[in-house]
Amino acid sequence: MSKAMIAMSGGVDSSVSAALMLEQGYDCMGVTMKLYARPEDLESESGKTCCSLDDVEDARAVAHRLGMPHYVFNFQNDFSEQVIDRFVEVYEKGATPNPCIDCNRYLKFDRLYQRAITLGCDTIVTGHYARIEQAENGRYLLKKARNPAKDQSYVLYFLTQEQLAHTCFPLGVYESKDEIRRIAEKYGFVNAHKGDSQDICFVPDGDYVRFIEQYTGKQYPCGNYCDLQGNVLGQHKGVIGYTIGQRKGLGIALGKPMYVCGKCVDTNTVYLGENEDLFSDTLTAHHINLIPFDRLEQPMRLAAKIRYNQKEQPATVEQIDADTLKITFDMPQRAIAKGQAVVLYDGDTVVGGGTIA
RNA sequence: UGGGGUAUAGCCAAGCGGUAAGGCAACGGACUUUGACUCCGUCACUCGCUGGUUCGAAUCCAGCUACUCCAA
Repeated sequence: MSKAMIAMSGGVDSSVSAALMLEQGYDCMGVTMKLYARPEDLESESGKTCCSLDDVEDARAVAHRLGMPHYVFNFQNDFSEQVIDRFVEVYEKGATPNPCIDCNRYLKFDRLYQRAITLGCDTIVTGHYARIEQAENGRYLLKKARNPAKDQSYVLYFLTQEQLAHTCFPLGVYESKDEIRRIAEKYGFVNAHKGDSQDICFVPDGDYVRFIEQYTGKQYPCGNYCDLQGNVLGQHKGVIGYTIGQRKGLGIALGKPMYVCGKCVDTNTVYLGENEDLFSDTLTAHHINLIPFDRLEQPMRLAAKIRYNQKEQPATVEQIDADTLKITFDMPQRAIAKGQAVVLYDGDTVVGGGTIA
């Protein structure tokens, strides 16, 4: 019998995933990663994030109800180094990080995966909405979830053949979230009606600037807002607090909506422009991963997403060198942000992706 | 201390005797397993101050104050 490790966040999705794996006859073990400490854990505040104490309790309750063992792994150090430090570093470099992808890449599908192997598990299971299939040539393919509204293949583009071969996403074939909740109800899970997670889990109030300042103990100095011609327009409150395409929070009234069009860390300048100034039809990506093949031998027509919540956009993709992709969109894209992930699709299949340079 | 102009919410700004448009910013919410974007909602019992005319004034008159322009 195959042995599966279920990554249980305490939410409905991973709980139902556990139930489904048991139904399929796997020998299951539930695991909750303790990723960071929150002051609220000392009180009994119910947040909308994963990994708080309440969430650990929910996961434990579900595992108990399913009659499967449940363990808590303390990955706080790994999470700090692999996710939070990267998050801070990318903002300090003037780019825009995606910590959820790093958490998947370095924690769930690396650190946790290693642990699973050590414990004799051959499959790691998460509540992600995506599918894994094996092609005729033997390669494993990552595909979109059947439920387009919940598809999370974007945050999984980095998965290697080895990881895909040992991963299972039981929710990927379900058409709607309601079905998942019904399964949770059927099993009587305490979290059957728990809200979906949102925002950066380690920044529950959404104020990531304050988080970074507290985490690093640094104060990020004020600097100039400039227009695209270099004329000074006003003062910003620290360059890490702005990201390409941002409108809200600029605190400066110029009579028309203005957006962050660029940042320069060296001169501590934030460049402001109008919406039309944000469009570009090309980008390059590094730190790439390709799934159906090892290398893109010639330019390929694909669809690309430059952010999680975006419909794929038709583009031509070309591999420049071992770790670089060049992507040219048919239509200019708004606010392409350094540090975000670009993910490539061929229909429902994830071809790969990389980090936008 | 001669003459002119302007004073409306955090910023810009309509209004021209009938009971305060709009934009930007801000705040709140929706959306969302990243940052953003977007959408919805809120935001001057009051118009530099003091008097006066009028049934009624931000709108007319007078004085004061501030800022500003042109002359010296």
